[in-house]
Amino acid sequence: MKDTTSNDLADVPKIDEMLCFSIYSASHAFNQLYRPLLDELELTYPQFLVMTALWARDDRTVKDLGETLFLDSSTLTPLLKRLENVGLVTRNRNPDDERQVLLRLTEKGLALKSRASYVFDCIGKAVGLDAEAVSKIRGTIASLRDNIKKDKHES
Amino acid sequence: MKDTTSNDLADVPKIDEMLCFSIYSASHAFNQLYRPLLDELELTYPQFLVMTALWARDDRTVKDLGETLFLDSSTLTPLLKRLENVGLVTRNRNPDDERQVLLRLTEKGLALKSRASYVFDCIGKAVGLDAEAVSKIRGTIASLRDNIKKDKHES
DNA sequence: AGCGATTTATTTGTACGCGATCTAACTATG
DNA sequence: CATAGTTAGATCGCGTACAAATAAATCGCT
Repeated sequence: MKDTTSNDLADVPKIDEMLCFSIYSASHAFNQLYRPLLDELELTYPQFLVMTALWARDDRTVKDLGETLFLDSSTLTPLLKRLENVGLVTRNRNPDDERQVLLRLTEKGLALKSRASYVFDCIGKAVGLDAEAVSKIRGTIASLRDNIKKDKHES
Repeated sequence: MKDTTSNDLADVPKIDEMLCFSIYSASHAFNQLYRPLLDELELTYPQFLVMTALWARDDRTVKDLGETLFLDSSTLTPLLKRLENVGLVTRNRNPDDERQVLLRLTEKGLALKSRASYVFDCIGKAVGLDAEAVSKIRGTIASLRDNIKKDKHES
């Protein structure tokens, strides 16, 4: 006799049919693609993203950086301390508001930007898509992300 | 006099123009979307992916599971031990090849599949795209991932 | 059969991510 | 101007990720 309380046949998707898994695995793939390149700069991939954000805009607070990267201070504080320890950034309380910590690139941190160009070139080649295709995919994924985050706020 | 050795003007992209960042941040967004749903099942998001893979195919080795998820045993072993500790899977050496560990779902692990259906439904609604759109994006990201991983092997 | 090379999983160490909690500093309101 | 409430960062704990090193089992080759 068949046990009808068993749920073996419950209908769940296969892992490679899941949108979230494609993103999860692509995220790891990028990490692995970056790693050997970033080893040269003695940076991790998240550290490199932080540096990239700071190259675009310097002299900003941890909160501000966090809003750019969608990361909070419990992730950023230890990471930024590591960047400070290797002399790439400085962290100083804002005299006008002692709650805030202002981040600034050092000379060394700024200088690293030129070596980073090479990394971006390599990644671009590895991805192997033209600018238009990259832009389209990026836009699609960014909207998806923003959609998901909005939903979270609404509920 | 201007210091021409300075590389302030080196040409690097902004963070939100980077394809890798869209994926990085979307990956975190999915994690955050899943978290409250998976709290009910007392699973983390990676644990849920492992369970999903096992619901599709049971009685397989750690290596085999790792190839499905693109994760290696140093990530999976501790995660699987946690699933074993809560009684969702069993881990036993394969008598025919003692190097391998065979993973099997317990009754409890199988039973969880029905409750997972609800999670998939919620995620589907939050993503808010029709099946065709999801399929297209998923395919694009998966090819991108496979492309990157292939490059890595070739170099 | 013997033994070096390979394969599978585990262990170890480092660095994220992030919820939860804490502390110090600022703001608002009476 | 007092103080409750809010805000910005830091800290803690847990669970990934993953490289590197280790251990045990199997394979391949002679």
